[in-house]
Amino acid sequence: MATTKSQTLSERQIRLIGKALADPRRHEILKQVGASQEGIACQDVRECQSVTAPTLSHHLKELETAGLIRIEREGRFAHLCLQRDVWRAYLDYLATI
Amino acid sequence: MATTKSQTLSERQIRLIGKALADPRRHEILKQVGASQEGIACQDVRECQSVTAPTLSHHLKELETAGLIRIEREGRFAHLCLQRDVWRAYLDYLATI
DNA sequence: CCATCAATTAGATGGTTATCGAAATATCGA
DNA sequence: TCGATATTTCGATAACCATCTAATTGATGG
Repeated sequence: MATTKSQTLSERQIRLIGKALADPRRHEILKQVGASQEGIACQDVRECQSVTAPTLSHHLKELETAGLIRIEREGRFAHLCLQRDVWRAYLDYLATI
Repeated sequence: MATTKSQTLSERQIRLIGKALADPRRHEILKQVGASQEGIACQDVRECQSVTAPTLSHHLKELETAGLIRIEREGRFAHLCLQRDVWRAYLDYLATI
């Protein structure tokens, strides 16, 4: 099946996601990652976002900690995917306001 | 009619909304304001959120600047309403990721 | 091995912001 | 007019955070 199940977010995770989205650069990164179903290479993000590697690494960690992306490390490279179930759950949560 | 039209948010407003939501206290305030269709008195918010008046005033201004709430001042009192069209537009925007 | 390259970690810095107390403003009732 | 009350403004402070450079880790190919 193509769809993933929805899930419930902890208060902590909701807080982390909110903070993660607050930074425009992270928001951009998330959009870029989410634009591809298969995910995207870390390098590709770096090319599009004029930012140093350490800064990018920092932002990716924030997004990962919030549960918004998954980082798969393969050798020297990192591959990023949007965690669509978490994203959907967050949208569902916001919609209840 | 009960519904309000949807609208397009500027990049600036999206950034402001993201920042506004990042603070847990503001998020709570927004939920409380949104819980009532007619809105809520500023005092009522203050009773539920253990926060000083200046801090609350600061947060309300942030939410207002982001366009998420409207503040109607009546004499000594302030009445708050969620701007549901803006909120909906923001959700719509996030959903496009 | 060794050089190279992708990514991370460490440490520093400048800017932002949540918070408070004190003071100001504004409104209402007596 | 006077006192009380609701909210805002001001000024200060401490914590947080995005960003950088330099150094480190870890993997790959020659």
